[in-house]
Amino acid sequence: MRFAATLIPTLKENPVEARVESHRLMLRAGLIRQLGAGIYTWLPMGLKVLRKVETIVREEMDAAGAQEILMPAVQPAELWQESGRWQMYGPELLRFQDRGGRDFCFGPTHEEVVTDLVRRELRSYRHLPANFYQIQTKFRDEIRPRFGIMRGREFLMKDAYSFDLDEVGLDKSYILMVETYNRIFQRCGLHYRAVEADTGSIGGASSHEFHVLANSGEDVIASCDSCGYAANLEKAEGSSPSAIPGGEVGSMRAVATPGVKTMEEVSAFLGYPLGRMIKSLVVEGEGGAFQLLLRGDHELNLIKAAHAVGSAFVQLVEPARVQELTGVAVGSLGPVGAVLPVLADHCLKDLVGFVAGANEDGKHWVDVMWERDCPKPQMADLRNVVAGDGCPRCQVGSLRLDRGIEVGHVFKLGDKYSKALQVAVQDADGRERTPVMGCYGIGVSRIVAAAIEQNHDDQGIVWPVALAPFPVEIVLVNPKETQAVAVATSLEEGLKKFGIDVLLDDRDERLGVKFKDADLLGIPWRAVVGGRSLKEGSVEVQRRGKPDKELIALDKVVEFLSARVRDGK
RNA sequence: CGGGGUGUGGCUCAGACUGGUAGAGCACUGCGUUCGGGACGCAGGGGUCGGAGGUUCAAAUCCUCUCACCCCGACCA
Repeated sequence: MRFAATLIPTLKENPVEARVESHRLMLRAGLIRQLGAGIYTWLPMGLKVLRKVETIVREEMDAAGAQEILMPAVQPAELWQESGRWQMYGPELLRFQDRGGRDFCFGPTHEEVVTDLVRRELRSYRHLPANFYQIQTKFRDEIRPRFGIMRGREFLMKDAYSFDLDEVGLDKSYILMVETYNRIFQRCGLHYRAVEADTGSIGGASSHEFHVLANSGEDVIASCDSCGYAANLEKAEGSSPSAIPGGEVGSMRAVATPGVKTMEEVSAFLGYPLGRMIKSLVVEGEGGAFQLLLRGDHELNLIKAAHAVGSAFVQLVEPARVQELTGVAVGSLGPVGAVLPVLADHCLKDLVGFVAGANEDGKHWVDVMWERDCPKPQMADLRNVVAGDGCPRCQVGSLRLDRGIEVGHVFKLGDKYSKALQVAVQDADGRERTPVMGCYGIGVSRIVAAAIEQNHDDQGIVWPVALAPFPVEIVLVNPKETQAVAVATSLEEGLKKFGIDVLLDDRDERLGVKFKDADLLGIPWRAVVGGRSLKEGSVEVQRRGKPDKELIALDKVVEFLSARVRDGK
């Protein structure tokens, strides 16, 4: 492909709106352009990368025996009413009407459509197991699209849905998909981790997320340094010693703490470590309001809190509402004389002589003990794990925390949709059975952003070879030098014979400009043709991201580059 | 959804408070010089000042409405 004849609108200046590297670089390297909030056009270079990801995903899905189909993006409301999600889904679902006033939505996901397909077409257990997938544009009307492609509203996704006669079959399908996902992300050349995840409102037995590790990731994942345990922070469990070693604990007494509110302030004011303080948070769900107790240095996990109080979800309540519910201002709540039902995090089980709010403004209790001073509340897992917590699986290792970008999610749906849409197939004994489903998503467009997030330097993108728009870029020093043009063209032709696609920068620009753009674009191998190296009968070759340049004799360049590209390094 | 902010040439922004008929840098076009890490000079082209309405002799500027986009928050008591 010729640079001069291609739309690669690189930007010298940094776009103001871009807050993360991948967004900045995708705009600067001319991969994408924004059309509206969370909506982007893919330009030639960006689309090349997107197609690379797609191809890898498609090849691995096909290899796993999944069947590619393409379902409609626009879906009738009736199906969603049948599954109950027309009511459940909320404003993220983009809804509209056709000219006849019939309700439709733009599909954010396709459980309903695929399940409808299966109930119409599959009658016998002989048709199972089956796994249908598509690579398609989805739309989710996100509360707040951000970070460019990373959290857009319109995005490209691969979604697959498996159907099995029973749980045993589902387990097999699920494991096959996990293996397939591992192959996909390995082939993409990404550092990633598969983690256990919360199944969310959909429920179901198990769920794994695949995260590309990057500091800018929106998710936090915990992993054990000794065994293979890894989990999303939403789900991760960990143990922390609950008893704080210390001397004698005196009797409970009140201390005036005027104007001292936050845990840090109280800790500094009283000279007690955060680990010996208890904070009280009030949450409310469909089951009512609860007062939750956590150690001063721990964070509440709302998902765990919801599980603990038996609600589908809970919210942290506003300070004004806390006052209304308890008669106490936030910052002064405590377990002694609490009015709401109280739940405490496991870490507080053996804590002695702690500090807690006195349910009275400007006053805290010091040296509180369970049973002696107030009843010991019911214990539950309520907090986010912290780095260094003990591993819940092997009991030996400790947990570390990393940030990740969720690029894949697999989970077992069970019969939620197959039941709601009344799918039935006959088993070998002629009985009607409801198939069990699994669903498996990959954020194809998000992988592009995640790959950049993980592979860049201060000059631009450094593509993994597998995802690069081109494996090789030829920089023509001067398009007016006829000999150089001839060499560049024959190099391009030579590489083409090895199936290597080349970007040839034939623009009439100063060399510096081409170098800067080449760095920005991040194409793995750069060959400089012309100028002083050509005078010596060679081509200067450099690996993007590496400082050293190599002079390769003219007749060896094709061989040299094709070998490197084939290695994929 | 709550809060904050911004819409002026393709991009980054000035001009607005104090109304007087639109500007800079980059980009683009032409010519010349330059030519292995985002060159320089000269000459050019390009703007319904987001939109609608209002005030005024006069509106990018003041007022009202509206649209779009961006940022922060929604997790600490």
